[in-house]
Amino acid sequence: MIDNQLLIYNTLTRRKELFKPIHEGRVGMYVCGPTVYGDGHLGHARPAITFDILFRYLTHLGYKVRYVRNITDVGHLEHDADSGEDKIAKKARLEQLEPMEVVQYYLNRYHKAMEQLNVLPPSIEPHASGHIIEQIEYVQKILESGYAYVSEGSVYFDVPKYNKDHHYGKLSGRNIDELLSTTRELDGQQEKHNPADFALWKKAAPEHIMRWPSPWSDGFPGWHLECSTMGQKYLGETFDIHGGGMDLMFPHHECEIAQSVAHNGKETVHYWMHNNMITIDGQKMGKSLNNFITLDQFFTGNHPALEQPYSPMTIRFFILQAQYRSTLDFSNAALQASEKALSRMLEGYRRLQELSPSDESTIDVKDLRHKCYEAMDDDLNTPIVIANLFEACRLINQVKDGKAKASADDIKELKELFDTFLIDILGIRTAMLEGQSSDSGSLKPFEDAVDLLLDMRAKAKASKDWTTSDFIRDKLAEIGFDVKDTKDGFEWSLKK
RNA sequence: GGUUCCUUGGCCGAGUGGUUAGGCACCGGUCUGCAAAACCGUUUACAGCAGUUCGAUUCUGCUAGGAACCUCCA
Repeated sequence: MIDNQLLIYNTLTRRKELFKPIHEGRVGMYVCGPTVYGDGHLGHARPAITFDILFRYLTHLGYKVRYVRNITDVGHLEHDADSGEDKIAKKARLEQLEPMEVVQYYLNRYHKAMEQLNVLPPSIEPHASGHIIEQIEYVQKILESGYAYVSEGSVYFDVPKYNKDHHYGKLSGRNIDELLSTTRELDGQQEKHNPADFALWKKAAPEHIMRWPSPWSDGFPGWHLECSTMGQKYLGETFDIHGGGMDLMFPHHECEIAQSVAHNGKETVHYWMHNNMITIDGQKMGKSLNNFITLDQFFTGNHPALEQPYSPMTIRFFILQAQYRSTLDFSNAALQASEKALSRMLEGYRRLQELSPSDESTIDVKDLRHKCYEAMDDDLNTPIVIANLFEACRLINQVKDGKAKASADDIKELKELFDTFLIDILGIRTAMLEGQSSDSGSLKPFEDAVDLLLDMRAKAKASKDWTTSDFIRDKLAEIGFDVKDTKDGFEWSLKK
């Protein structure tokens, strides 16, 4: 049975609320996914990882979770003007490709990056282009409710009318009245009755490639529509959690609320969650400022701003070292600190596996698990979870150095702690586990050969033959191995 | 201009009305033939001003600086 007291910060109320699912034991969550017309950058990793943590934690707690993350492959207008060309189509023409080919190409790359970051695939990953019929039906129903109008083949949501009956802006804390009254005069000649109105269906210009027939025109759906439509289709008229980046709060999520109220007469989402931005030089990393670094560039180090490559796990750990509602500033120094921190953590985890138990115990490990749960329950405070795991590392090192003693129970408890929180919930993939799953079998003879050389060096050391011992160490270093002497022998690894 | 939010030690980043975040760096130590690595220990803080309070980094107000959104954006 699930008896945790998980607190989630709800943007709607601007406070932490006790999480109670609509249906006992089940959670429906929807997260705004990527628009696949370019490579994912560091900013895209944040919601992916944040909600991956939530997905993993809810699952760990015993909930049956349906996690829907959409793929936007149509409908993002380049300009809200009559050119009406969406981003996918534009990129496709530039590259002389079919739009769907562009979508597939970048989607494959996105999936690969997510896999490298150990982000679990969502339960359902619906494409906007695969739900045109549902979106048309959704628009029809809003038209019937009277909160939309047709204008020259396009359909617009009537924000002023909606705002008379409901509060348009409740999520982002906006009061739209002033905006409406001050700007109304200027736009009499446009298709839209009011500049605040947003498109539900957009008539396609003749040269526009991506288009579908509808009762109003050959065209394409407005970009707020897909999330409302697909969220409802797969999670129901009401569901528990809707997540996304803070920059989507207005207008995107505000429009979703308006659409669902116009469509169903009630709000869909119980908990709105928003991750904060990743910044670079104190500013948001994003497309508009063209200051982003793609995930692949991080993994390869192939970008002028990067002093070195950073592994996917370093990126993941870096993101988890900050709480998801704080901004997180990118810098080489910060990433390098995370890289070292992660390797210290993984070293602790490795040592734990070979710890030998004592009859007595001088350490207290019982609190740690409780503290980790408390931290997760406090709006997913992953930095605190990590701090507690580092405390565990300290204890492990003390035991390894013979400065403390751990009982068999202690070691079991510590192993469960790491397996639960580091591996399952934080989703850190260890080199150990990667080795098991990959081609370590074929490397075994080479590993044995290095061990053999180092055994010879150990013999030379024992007979104080420093020339031979240093020769072996230096040559191995030249070839590309890091050799470390330890208390009871040696360790080696490939140089990075 | 409007809305929302932020300002923590050399850096990144938690948190709290009175008691240790954590990581990186620094310094000291242990280990070592030497080196490297590793480990242990330790130091530096809460933008400024005023108020509430026995007591504020934590609450309130003001000032300064910064960010996001208001147009596509994770």
